[in-house]
Amino acid sequence: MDVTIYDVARQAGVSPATVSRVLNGSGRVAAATRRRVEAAVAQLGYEPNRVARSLATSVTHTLALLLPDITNPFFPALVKGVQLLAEERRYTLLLGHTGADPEREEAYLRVLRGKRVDGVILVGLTLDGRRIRGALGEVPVVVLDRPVDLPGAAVVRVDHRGGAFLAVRHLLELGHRDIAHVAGPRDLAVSRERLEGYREALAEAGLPYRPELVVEADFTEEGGYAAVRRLCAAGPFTAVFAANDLSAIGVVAALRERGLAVPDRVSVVGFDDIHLCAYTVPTLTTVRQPAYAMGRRAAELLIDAVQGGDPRGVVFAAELVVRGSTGPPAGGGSAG
Amino acid sequence: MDVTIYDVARQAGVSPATVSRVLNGSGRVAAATRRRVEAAVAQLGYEPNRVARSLATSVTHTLALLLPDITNPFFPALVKGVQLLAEERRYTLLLGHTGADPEREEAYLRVLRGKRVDGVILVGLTLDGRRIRGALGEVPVVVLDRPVDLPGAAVVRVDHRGGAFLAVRHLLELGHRDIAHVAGPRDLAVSRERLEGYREALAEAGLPYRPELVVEADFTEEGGYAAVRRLCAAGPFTAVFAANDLSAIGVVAALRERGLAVPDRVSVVGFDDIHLCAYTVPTLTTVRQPAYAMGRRAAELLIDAVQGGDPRGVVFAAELVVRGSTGPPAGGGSAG
DNA sequence: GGCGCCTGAGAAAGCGCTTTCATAGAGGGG
DNA sequence: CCCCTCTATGAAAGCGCTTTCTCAGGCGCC
Repeated sequence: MDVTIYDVARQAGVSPATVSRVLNGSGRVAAATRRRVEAAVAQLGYEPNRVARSLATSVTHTLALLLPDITNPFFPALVKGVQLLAEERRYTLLLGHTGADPEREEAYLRVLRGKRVDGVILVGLTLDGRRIRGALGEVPVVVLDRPVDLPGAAVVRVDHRGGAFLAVRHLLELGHRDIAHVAGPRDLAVSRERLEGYREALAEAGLPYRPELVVEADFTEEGGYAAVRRLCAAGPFTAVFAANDLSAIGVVAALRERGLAVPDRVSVVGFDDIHLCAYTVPTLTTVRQPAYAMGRRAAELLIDAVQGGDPRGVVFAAELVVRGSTGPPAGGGSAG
Repeated sequence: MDVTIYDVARQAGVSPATVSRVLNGSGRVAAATRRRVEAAVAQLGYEPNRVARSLATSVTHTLALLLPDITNPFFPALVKGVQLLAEERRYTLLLGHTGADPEREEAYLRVLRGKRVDGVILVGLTLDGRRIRGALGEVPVVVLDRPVDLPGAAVVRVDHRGGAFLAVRHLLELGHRDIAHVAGPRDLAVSRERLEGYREALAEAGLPYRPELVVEADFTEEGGYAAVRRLCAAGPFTAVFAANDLSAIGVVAALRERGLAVPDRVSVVGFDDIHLCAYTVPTLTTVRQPAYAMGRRAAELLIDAVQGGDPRGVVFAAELVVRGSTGPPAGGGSAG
């Protein structure tokens, strides 16, 4: 059916072993022989069967990336980073949606082990380390943004606490004192870390932590939108630090509907720096996570691990990006 | 190293053939034997090596999706659609970035053929049919949004012409007469089709086509932003139909900077209905492409083709979504 | 001129499955 | 009671590569 290494060998008048050597640059082959083989390959349009090669070498040159949901706008840049680095190193990338569902995660990991992928990047996993290893066996793993209890896995993370600290300190420096926080889901480590940064900045400024100004949302616009209602009921505030850009956008929309202009009446800061922050009105002040760079780095670490290295984890700094949604508090009354 | 089918066979006291039959539900196996095998599988934590299976069956249960750039906000929903359907049908998805570069496209296709993927979904390809087939051999293909000269490939497309027609007719119905168009790259079919819809709507309304009101951009915010300058130099207009949402957002930003309020002074319509259209200010009137549904459908057609069917193409209708960026033309002067 | 060594290339096994073919044994019918 | 027909299972080949082992021949050296 397809042309095989035997066809090429026959055409070139050599053995399959020699064709293999030419193809892989392994072993020594006389120049004339090499040319004959290359001619045969070209003439037959031969493309080696990598499944067979993988079976023989037990290397698939395939990496996998598992994430909850690619429509979360933080992920595409990350995926691109992983993908491009993988491609540069001649790896191919499998993509999987887990929907943050532990059963699906586990099922996926089993499939990946079965497919003998060389390594896996895990983002937003909910599974614990024991079950991951149980499903995945020895396959090298890089984990994003989760201090997972996975022996041997390198972790790539962002300093969420530090980023949140920067955001809130920015608001404090503008003169805000009543700063609310629209948090992420309590059970995610990143939510907790950002909340921590918020508290730390308040503490550093000598301000008390006021739990009524912290409401939990779910990282969506709808969540941010809904959070504003609860916040307005809770008490006056002149600024909001939202745990991510999507909810910040929801917050801005809700404030606007209530006649609370941003940033004139209320300042808003987000987190992530998704692409569209620069194009909303007002443009959104936020904390940038270097998603693309993180993706590249994760892929790099993974390939290191695949090739026998023992890579250390990396922590990326988050960076404050000041745009149009923050300003000094209004002289007059505040919201709520 | 890893546990193989031989280990399972030994443990269960049967032959590998029987284990294979149990695993695949092929052939007849006595109930008692089946139970013994299943117990052995569970006890050893056996996960079949799918590379070996693929070599034996020449089926990999892997699909590939090639697209120019996943950070284009239109794509994530599409990817998700493909991915989820693939998963439901027990296929795994390979993702590739082509960057709209024909060389990379061709290289990728070769790799995919080598990896013996069962089928490929091609989005935004620049290669012609002959080279695609040359690189990919007989592998089944579904093409998105491009009437490609690829015999045997099913095509999933959106009625761009019809969608653009709806957008412009909406503007006409509001009373606009001077309607500009920020087009996409001339060499892409979708750009041309949307331009066509624009012209048709004008023609239907008995309005002349005025080339000076059509400027080419590149589907980015920056492109839309820059287009406004050229448009303002070209002549007065009270509405802009942008070829996609990203450029529409750039257009809105540029208009705002020139003091041309949207929609009070100028109305703007986009195309795609990316997620954030509902959260910009003003919210963006646009033409929705059902990206998720298209992804699912493409995957469905591909799997049909893989399993021996001969699927027909599908055309999705585009739908006008009226939001806040369009309104009747201002009584007074227009922009430009 | 003979010997050892090095280079280039082939033979064959093995990677972990599937699947065809063959066969032992269990029933059933005459 | 024998033969035939199924049913359940095993043996072995084959999928298309890689890689080890082996060997033929050419060369340099003494």
